[in-house]
Amino acid sequence: MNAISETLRELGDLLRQARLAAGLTQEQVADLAGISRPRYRDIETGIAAARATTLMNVSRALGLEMMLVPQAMVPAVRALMRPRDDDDLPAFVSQPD
Amino acid sequence: MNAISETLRELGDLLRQARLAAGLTQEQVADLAGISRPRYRDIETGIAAARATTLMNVSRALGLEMMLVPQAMVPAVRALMRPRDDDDLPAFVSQPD
DNA sequence: TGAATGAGATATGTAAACGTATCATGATTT
DNA sequence: AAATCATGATACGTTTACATATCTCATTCA
Repeated sequence: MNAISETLRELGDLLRQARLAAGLTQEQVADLAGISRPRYRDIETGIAAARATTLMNVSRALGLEMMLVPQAMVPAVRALMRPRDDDDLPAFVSQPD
Repeated sequence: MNAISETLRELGDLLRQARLAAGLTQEQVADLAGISRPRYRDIETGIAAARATTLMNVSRALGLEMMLVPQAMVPAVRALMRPRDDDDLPAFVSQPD
């Protein structure tokens, strides 16, 4: 009964991508974000949902910023982030439940 | 010893703005997001830090989406959201600690 | 006038996000 | 081969985000 929400897994994957792209270890990110390594690991693997404030700190440590954008502009924002059509870069938007 | 982080207050303010703009009551947003009213109230007043997943659900209930964008593109994204220079609309970016 | 509504607030209990400590494993390096 | 180093994983204790229940206080409205 512990489904490990798909959303959390996606978010974790994004963080991992960003971390590797930044050439940082889990421990370094954890330190920068002010949390423990086991904690960061759980977040990155999608096992646990961080607090909003923790996610902000982690994101910032990875060169990302958490933003709340009107749903209608999500496509435009995404387009902004991948100039050359095909992606793989940041920009996280979770799927509805 | 309960400082009520400035970041949380700002986030709460944004949620309140969005809620009022959407013409919803605290209880309606709480229901849509799947949390209790007292809980949503705490989030909106900045007393408590929601979980990342809760923030996603609340945001979605308000017509917003949580996104993680590269820090370098934050200005561009913000510009996208306020076509007419002066703001007051969504787009949340917290201040560093 | 008084009933309903929206919001602030407090109390108690539970689930889960946190910390610290510790061990295992696979890859790299000396 | 031995020693790092990065990561996965588990255990236990603390803090806090959550639910539910209940009370108050304006405001609105029949």
